[in-house]
Amino acid sequence: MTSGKLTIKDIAKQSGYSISTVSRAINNHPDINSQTRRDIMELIDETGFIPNDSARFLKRTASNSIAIMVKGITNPFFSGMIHYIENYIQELSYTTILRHVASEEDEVLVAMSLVKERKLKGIVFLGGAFIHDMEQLDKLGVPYVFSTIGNLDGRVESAEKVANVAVDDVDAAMQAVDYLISLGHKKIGIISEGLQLASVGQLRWKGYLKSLQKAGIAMDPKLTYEANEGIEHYTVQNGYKGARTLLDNNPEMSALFCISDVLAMGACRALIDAGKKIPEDIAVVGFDGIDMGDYFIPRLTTIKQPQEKLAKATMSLLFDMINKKSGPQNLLYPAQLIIKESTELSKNK
Amino acid sequence: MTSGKLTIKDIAKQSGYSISTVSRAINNHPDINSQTRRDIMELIDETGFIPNDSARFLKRTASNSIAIMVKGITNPFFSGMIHYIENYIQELSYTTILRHVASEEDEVLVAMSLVKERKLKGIVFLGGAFIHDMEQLDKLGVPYVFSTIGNLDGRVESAEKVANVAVDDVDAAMQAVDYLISLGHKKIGIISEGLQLASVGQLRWKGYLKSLQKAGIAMDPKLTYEANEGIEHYTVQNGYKGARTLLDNNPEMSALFCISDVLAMGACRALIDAGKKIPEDIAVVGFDGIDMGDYFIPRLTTIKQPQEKLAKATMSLLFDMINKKSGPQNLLYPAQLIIKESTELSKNK
DNA sequence: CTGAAAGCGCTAACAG
DNA sequence: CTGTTAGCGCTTTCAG
Repeated sequence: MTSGKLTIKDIAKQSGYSISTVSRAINNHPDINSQTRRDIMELIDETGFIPNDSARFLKRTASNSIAIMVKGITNPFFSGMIHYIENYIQELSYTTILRHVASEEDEVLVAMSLVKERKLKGIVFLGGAFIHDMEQLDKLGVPYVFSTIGNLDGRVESAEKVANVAVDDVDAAMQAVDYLISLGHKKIGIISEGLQLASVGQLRWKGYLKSLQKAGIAMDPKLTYEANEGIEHYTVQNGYKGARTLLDNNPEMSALFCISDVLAMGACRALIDAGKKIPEDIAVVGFDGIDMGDYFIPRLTTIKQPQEKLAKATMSLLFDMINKKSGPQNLLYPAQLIIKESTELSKNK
Repeated sequence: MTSGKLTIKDIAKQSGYSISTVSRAINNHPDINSQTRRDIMELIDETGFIPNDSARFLKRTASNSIAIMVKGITNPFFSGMIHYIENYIQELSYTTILRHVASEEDEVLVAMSLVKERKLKGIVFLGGAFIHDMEQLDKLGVPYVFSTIGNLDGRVESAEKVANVAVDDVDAAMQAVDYLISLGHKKIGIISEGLQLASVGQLRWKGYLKSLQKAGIAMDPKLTYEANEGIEHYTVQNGYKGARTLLDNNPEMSALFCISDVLAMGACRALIDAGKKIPEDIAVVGFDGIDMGDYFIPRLTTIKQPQEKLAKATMSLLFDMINKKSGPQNLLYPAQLIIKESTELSKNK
C-alpha cells in the first residue's frame, strides 16, 4: 500500500529479518527456512516491493542473459526471427533481453554497454551495419553472432573470426532470376538498396548479375533501381517508387526482382496503377518469405529464408561459443524459391 | 585496447586525475578545465571505456527519461505511434526508453521496475491490457498515459483518474458501418476480437451494433466473427479465417467490417480465394489507416486514426502531468473514414 | 538457517 | 577547477 520508494531495507525492518535473509527469500536461495521465506514473500506482495535491478546487476558478477540487438524492429522478417530465437533461449533457460537499436545508435556500442550493465553471456545482432570495426567487436568480451545480415566474405577483414549465420544471398538471388529467365523473361528489373556499400542488397544484386551473365543477357543499368532515401529502405513506399521509375525508363520490362517482400508489395501496387497485369504483363519476385506475402493479392512468389533453421543455427552457434565448444563460424544456408501467383497465372489461384 | 573490464577507477589512475574529475568529464559537467576534459575523453576513447549504467542509475536520483511500454511491437500501427512519440520526447530533450513487453509479462509491473531502476519521469502505455488494477497503477509513482487502447469509460473504476488518449472507437466504428449501410448493404459481417473482455474490439463492435440499430437492421450473431486464438489477434491469418468462416455461414453477406487493417487484408485474401470480387460482391472496411493498406490490392477503405495528433496529445498530456499543469484526463479524438477501392469501384483506381 | 559487513561502479555534495 | 568521501540498493562472503 505504500508508494514505490521501498527498498530491501524496509522489508527487512518490517519483517523483522535481516537484509540478507530478505535477499535470500527474493532470490530463492536454498538455505533459508521455508516458513521464513513465505512470510517475507507475503510481506513483499502486500507492500508491492520491487527490487531495484540496477543494484542487483551492479552487484552480480554473471547472468544468464542473451541480448538480441535489433535494428529495424519494423521489419516483419525480424519479428519471426525474434520469435524463434526467444524460444531457443528460453528452452535453455537463459533470459532474453530484446534491445531495439535506434537508427542513429551504434549497435556495437549499445551492446558493449549492455554487456557491462547486464553481464551478458552472449549477443545476437539482427539487422544493422554490415561492416564493423574488428577492434570494437573484440572489446565486446562475450560471444556474439550476426544473424541474417548477409555473407561475411569480403566485408570483414577476417570473416573466419566473426560468427555469422545467413542465407546464401548471392545464390538465393540467382535462383530467383534464373527462374524468371526460365519463364522466358529477358528484360528483368531489380529493386535493391545500398549497392555502393556492403549489404544484403549488394549480395542479392550480385546474384542478379551472375544469373544474367550465365544466361548471356547483358545487364542494363536502367533496369536497376536503388532505394537510398531514408534509413528504412524496406518500405512499400520505396517499392512503389522503384517500380514506377523502372517502368517509366523501361516500358518493355517484363519481370521485376525485389530484394524484399515489402518492396515487392509496393512494386505490385505501382505496376497495377500503371495498368499492368501481374503476372501477365510483368512477373514479380520478392525475397524473405514473410507471412503477409502469402496473403497479398496476387500471392507473392518469393525466396523464402528458412527462419526457424536460421534461428536455430544462430543459437546453437552462440551457445557453442559460450560453452567453448566452438569458435566463430560463417554458416550459410540455402533459401528456397516459392512459386506463387505473382509470376505464374496457374499457381495457387 | 584493453578488454571490457575497465572502470572509472582505471581511467582515473591512467589519466592521473581523480575519479570525480573523470566523472565530470564523462557527464559534461561545467566546472572542469576544458583541457582536462579533452585529455580524459581522449583516454576514454583510446581505451574504449564505457561507464556502467547500473552504477550510474543506482546513484542518480532523477533522470529525464520517458518510457514507452509497447505490447505487440509487431503491430504496424504502433510503429507509427512510436515514431511520433519519440520525436516529441526528443524535442523536449527528454530521453526515450522503448521497452518491448512480452505477451506473458505484465506491463505495469515492468513499468514499476523501470521507474525504480531508471528513475523515469513518465510512462506511455501502448497496447496491452485494457483493465488495470488501480492500486497497482497508483504504485507507479510517476505520471503515465494510456495511448490508443480505447476509451476508458466503464472499464476502469474511475476513468477520470487515469490519463488516456484514444480515438472514439465506438463512434469511429459507427462511421464505418453507417457508410456501408449508406452504400445499401444490409448483411454486414464483422471480424473483431475479445468481445467478452473490455477491449477496443468490444468498443468497435458496439459501434457496429449501434449503427445497425440506428438503421433498423437486426443484428445477426452469425455475422460476427471473434478472433480469439493466440495472443496476437491482429494477424492476416485471423482475418483470413474470419472471412472464410463468415462467408461459409452467410453466403449472402455483402459487406465486411474488420477492426484492423491487418485483419482486413487477410479477409480480402479469403474472399478472393472464395471467388468473390471486391468490392462488387463484397465491400471491405478496415481500421487504423496503416501505410500498407494504401498499397494493398485493392486499396483498403479504412478508419484512419490520426496518429500524429494522438501522439502529440499523449505527450502534451504526459508532460503537463509531469509539470503538474494538469491532472489525468480522458481525451478522445475523432477518426476519419477514408474511402478507397475495397468498398467503391471508382474510388482511387 | 540467519546476521553483519564489504563492496559492485558511479555520482554528488563538500571541502579545498 | 579538483580531490575526498559517503552512499545508491543490493548480493555475497564470512561468521555464528
